[in-house]
Amino acid sequence: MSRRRTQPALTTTSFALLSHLALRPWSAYELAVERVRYFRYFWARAERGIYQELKRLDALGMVTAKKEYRGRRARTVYSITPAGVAALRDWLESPLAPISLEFEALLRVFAAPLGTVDQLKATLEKVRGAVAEMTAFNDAIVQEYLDGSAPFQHEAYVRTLVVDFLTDWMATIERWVDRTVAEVETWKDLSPEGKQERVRARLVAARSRRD
Amino acid sequence: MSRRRTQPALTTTSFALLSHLALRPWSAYELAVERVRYFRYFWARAERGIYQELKRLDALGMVTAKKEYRGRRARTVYSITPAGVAALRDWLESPLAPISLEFEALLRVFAAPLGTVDQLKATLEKVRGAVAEMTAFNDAIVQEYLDGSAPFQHEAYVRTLVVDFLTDWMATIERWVDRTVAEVETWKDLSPEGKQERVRARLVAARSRRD
DNA sequence: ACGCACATGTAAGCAGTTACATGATTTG
DNA sequence: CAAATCATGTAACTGCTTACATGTGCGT
Repeated sequence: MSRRRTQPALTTTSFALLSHLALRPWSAYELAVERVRYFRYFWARAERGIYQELKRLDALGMVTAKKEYRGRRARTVYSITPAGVAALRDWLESPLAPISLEFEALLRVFAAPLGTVDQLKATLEKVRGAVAEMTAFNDAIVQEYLDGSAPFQHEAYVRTLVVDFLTDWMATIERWVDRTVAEVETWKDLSPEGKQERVRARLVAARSRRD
Repeated sequence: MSRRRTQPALTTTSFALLSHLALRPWSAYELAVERVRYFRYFWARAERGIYQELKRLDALGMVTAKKEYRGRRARTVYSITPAGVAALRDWLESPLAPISLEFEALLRVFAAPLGTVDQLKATLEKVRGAVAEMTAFNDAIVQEYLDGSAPFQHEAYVRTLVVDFLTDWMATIERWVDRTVAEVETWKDLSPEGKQERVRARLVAARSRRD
């Protein structure tokens, strides 16, 4: 007799999948690819996990699975059930998960005085590279919507609200890297001497950038 | 005989703790509070987990624990070891974890056409509230640095680089909410009609905001 | 006397990742 | 005929959260 009830509740990841399935049936493979494409920058999950999650949704009656064949290659096509649609609608009213950011480079800036100026610069350059990749990806999406060639173009009126955010978000990181590299370029070492004077200007500038 | 070697490697969370311990000894409680204060917006972890992580760092020889008493109330004070410092320095050169954002509201925007305009507005208002809290917290930190009253003021020259990012990041979310609420206010329902025309303008504006 | 801040821990569980595993079809 | 892409799954593990649990000391 177990003291805990194991409520196999749906997670936000479940709803991410269900919101795709609400538009049309998808194979697990298609979803893995598409989900990576659309959600990688604000709800990233490993491709592999999607197969498990879909089986779980099937077991919970949120989707139905159907094996299809192309030649002798099988694929499992999932469709949303009325229960799945109902769950999705309920989710739209449920409490919102807190915004969560994991940005290891900021942690390294904190610890930077233990290392070298070159290490700090290298960290910043890695961020620059990562953002460049993100931006290239995002720009391609923007272009698709401008061309009218994006999948689900009829959903563009809501989806571009997301693209709008992402464009700004990436630019925010990029600009921070630029400012910070410019500052660190003037440093010969990581001692506080001669560096504390700029603190006030930096904070005031950040504040005024906001207004 | 197990086939896997369980390498109890240090995680980024370990280094977050070690980077505080590199400055001075801390009690577990102090760290729980301080870490929440400083890292909550770019490397959030549950307070409770810090006690476990510190024990693990102790077992790995990265820190030493010492029981102290104030009256009969005990507290465990942790100090970093030379091995801990060495590990921290190595980390500064190791590969950087990818930037990871979890922003459920964007997922709900994707799924918005299944629900109502009011639900979408409510979601955006929740984000606005969350950002207001973040901003208030951040503003207090900024003020401390300006007053010179922040803990570890001598580290301000690096720490304010982080504060600089955070200020911009929060403003980015806020401005997106403002833009998006303004758009959604003009909507009577969630059909695509009459809404697709603004897509191009939105994408072009986002692009030009960046340059 | 009560409530808040100080102070610490454990056990169970879970969401998600990673490594391992297999095979079919298309394209160059 | 090799490589890329299509296509799917499982077992083990792990980092972290949550619920549960237990006190002390101080201020009002």
